Amino acid sequence: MTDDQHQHEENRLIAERRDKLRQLRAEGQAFPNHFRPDSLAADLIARYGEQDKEALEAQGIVVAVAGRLMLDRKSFKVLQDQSGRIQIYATKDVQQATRHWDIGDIVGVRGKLCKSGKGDLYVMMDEHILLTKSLRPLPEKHKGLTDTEMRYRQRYVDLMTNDDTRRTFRIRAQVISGIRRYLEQRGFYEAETPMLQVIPGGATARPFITHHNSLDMDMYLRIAPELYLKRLVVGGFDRVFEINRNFRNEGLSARHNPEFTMVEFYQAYADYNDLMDLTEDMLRTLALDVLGTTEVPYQGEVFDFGKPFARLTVFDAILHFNPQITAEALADEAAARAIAEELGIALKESDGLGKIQIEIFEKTVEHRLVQPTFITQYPTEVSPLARRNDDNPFVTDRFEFFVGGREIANGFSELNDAEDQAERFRQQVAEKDAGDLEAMFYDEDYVTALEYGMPPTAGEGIGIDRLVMLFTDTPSIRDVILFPHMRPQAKPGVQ
RNA sequence: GGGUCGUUAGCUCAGUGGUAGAGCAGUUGGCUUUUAACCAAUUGGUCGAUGGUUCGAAUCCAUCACGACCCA
Repeated sequence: MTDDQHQHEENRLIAERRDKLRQLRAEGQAFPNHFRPDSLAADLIARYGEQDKEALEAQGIVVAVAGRLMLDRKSFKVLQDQSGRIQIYATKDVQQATRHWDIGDIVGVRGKLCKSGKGDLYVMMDEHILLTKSLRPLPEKHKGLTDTEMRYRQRYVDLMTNDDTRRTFRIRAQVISGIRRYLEQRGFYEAETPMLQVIPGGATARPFITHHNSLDMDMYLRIAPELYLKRLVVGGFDRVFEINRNFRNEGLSARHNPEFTMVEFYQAYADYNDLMDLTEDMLRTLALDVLGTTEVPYQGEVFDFGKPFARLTVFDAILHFNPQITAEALADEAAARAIAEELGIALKESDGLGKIQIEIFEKTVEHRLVQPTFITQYPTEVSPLARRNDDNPFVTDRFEFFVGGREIANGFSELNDAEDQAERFRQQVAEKDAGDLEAMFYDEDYVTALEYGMPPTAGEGIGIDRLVMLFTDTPSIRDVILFPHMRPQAKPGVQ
């Protein structure tokens, strides 16, 4: 589009700013990049905010700050940098010299630190420079940008306007670095395994399909790194982890984004009990490090990460929350099927007792697991990569971790019996052939790897997005993903 | 996929059948140590889109798009 067309279509607020930019271009470099701030707003306020006015001003401290102009009271203006906000003061002459500044512009100022009559710190503008002209007006100054759709689609505007949004993503960064630090301190190495896979494995989910041109073959975006990380354990990395994205071709909702972040970690010579202990300690440590407390407020409740987490089996959990169900009925396939159907659960003919129990569990128990809880002993039928329990081969040595009614983590003692694994893959393929789009593929090379021998190992995945939702008290996964996927916006007049 | 609600100025929102409004932002002027600064004047609209009902539609009806919440 030409400038003329732009001018024609843009609103007058943008046109006014564009005129000012045109003037700046005419006067010289409109986008200077030689100004170097030496201070951050929050640091200055922390360091000098409490000092006595006369004492502070007597010291003659000169600082340089840079950031976005957020408020303009003519004499007093407010500048926002990565750390926070600080006031800058313009004398009449400086006001005149900065008349071309608009709210939203990126500016740099240098001057003496002073304190106003009301006790607020400010920089007395001595030098000042407009670094970047903002062509678009900022949202309303009190309420900011509240339209959820706009906040997700134009996250940059959300970030510059809303403190809560900046806080959420700071916490997200702290959670990820906290997990990385925790694992590294315990001898785990970080690995990067393929995002593009020929056989998408490690989870039951529908994958995204893409295409490799020079190989002329379809490939899949990974649904989990699991099978590759365990190949690394076979190779001798006894403790290994990966923090990265997984892709699952499911719907968009407040709980699901097609790409989401998981940490998966594997520890040789450990079992699922060891990982439950590790998980409990890791989450407690994270809560303390990031939030400064083990009592995490969430949507009107408080989750207590300080107390030992409850642990109970799938079977016992179903009985506990469904007093009308007897142990005998739950252990009998025909009786359990009748219970499930009464609950309105749609079962397939091929579903066995294990699958039926899990459906009952998901329908009647999951959402009630509010305080931190480990659920253990998942049926082998729904756990194709987990080690069977020594006493009861119907179930596996697996756990899931719940808080706030949501699954946060999934871990188990790994199946390292290559022959059992081959049989489980064959079962998955049979289910896929029967029409289950989420069933697993047979991964021959993974079986080969197991045939070389994998040490007894336990592994776990933790959903970072859901964890960050907890820690930031946000109800939608879209609040913790910087750029959540949205349907493309309709073009006006097009149907 | 189903239900409910929403979409009006750059932003935040009123307006429920009869001349499209307010606050903030913007513009002009005043004030000049303010704190959602203040005072005066003032600009700004394809009322999500397309049809329909009506003398007349932002408002009623239908369809569609996007979003939020709930359910599956």
